[in-house]
Amino acid sequence: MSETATATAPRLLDRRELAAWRGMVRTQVLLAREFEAELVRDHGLQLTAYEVLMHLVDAQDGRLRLSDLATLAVLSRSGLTRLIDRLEREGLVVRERCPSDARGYFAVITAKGREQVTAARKDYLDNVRARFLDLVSDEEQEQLGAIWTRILQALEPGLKP
Amino acid sequence: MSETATATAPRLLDRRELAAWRGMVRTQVLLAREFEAELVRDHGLQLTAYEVLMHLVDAQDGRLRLSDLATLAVLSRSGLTRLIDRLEREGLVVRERCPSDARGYFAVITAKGREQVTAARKDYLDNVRARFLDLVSDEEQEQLGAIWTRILQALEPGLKP
DNA sequence: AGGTGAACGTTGCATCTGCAACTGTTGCGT
DNA sequence: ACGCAACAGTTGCAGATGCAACGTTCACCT
Repeated sequence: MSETATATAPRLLDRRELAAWRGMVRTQVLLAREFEAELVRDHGLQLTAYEVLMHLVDAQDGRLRLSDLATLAVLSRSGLTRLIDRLEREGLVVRERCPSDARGYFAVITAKGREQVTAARKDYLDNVRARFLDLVSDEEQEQLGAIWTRILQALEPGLKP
Repeated sequence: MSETATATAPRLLDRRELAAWRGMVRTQVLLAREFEAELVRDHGLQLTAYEVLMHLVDAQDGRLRLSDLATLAVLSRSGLTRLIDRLEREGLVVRERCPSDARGYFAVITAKGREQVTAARKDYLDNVRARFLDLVSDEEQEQLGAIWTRILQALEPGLKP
């Protein structure tokens, strides 16, 4: 009963832990807000739409199975369904049946989609550099990468190669 | 035209930058998902509700101006209004007029709110430790804290002391 | 073959969120 | 004092998202 707070208080975080954890949460949320606002303003793309299109341009043949896309974009499958609906309405992607699995569909990026995401990507990456990468030294970047790999490894036991 | 991609391709991120940036985004999103799911399941609190209550218990007299709370929780003011509505309906906070400014309100945490957030905090912090802090050495935590401070400083020029 | 459980994608429903517009209040400049 | 811009909080509205349930198809096992 020598603690300062109530007797049932759980062990809180010390200064170091607090700075590492809360700082990350706040940084990520604020950066995401900022980047999304610019994407919407300059390119008419939500962050999730940008992420999906980005994964598509980077994929083989510009196509990906919907469920893979959901995993990559960290969206529920229903959320992805409706996002693809919107993108298809805007002519940025099309759905194509999967020849080898009648249950499945591919999302395929269109030429218009490629143009739009390429333009958006330039501004987005400029932003990432200006607000994040330029403030972190090469050595720190290496270290960050190692940390994320460690944590993600623990979070996602079985992940594609 | 010796590049592999189209001629208009912007400079993308190299391996190191990619690992540092994408890793952070993915880590944060997956951790938030995980933590929120557990908070909802075990304590009936959304992540934003937890954050608001947490800021309130940590605040002087368990009270904070609504707009300060919105800033702390990184929510729009309308979003916060409705969140406080919900929390008030559940008896976890109450609104009180601000004596010195007739435009303003305080959100004040109730005894019930304190109980609930204290219980939730224990599990939440256990989770943060298990999935994040325990995987990061003390030195790395120090370094992370320094990085976030640097970035947040640039993002939020004028911040309260 | 036949059957059963799992996977894929979609839909109904409820919830959460932000933007823009609005009301009321403050404080500053004249 | 007065007027006017800025601020605090709320509300209408539209959009995005997840969960649970569903129909269809696949894969495996006997």
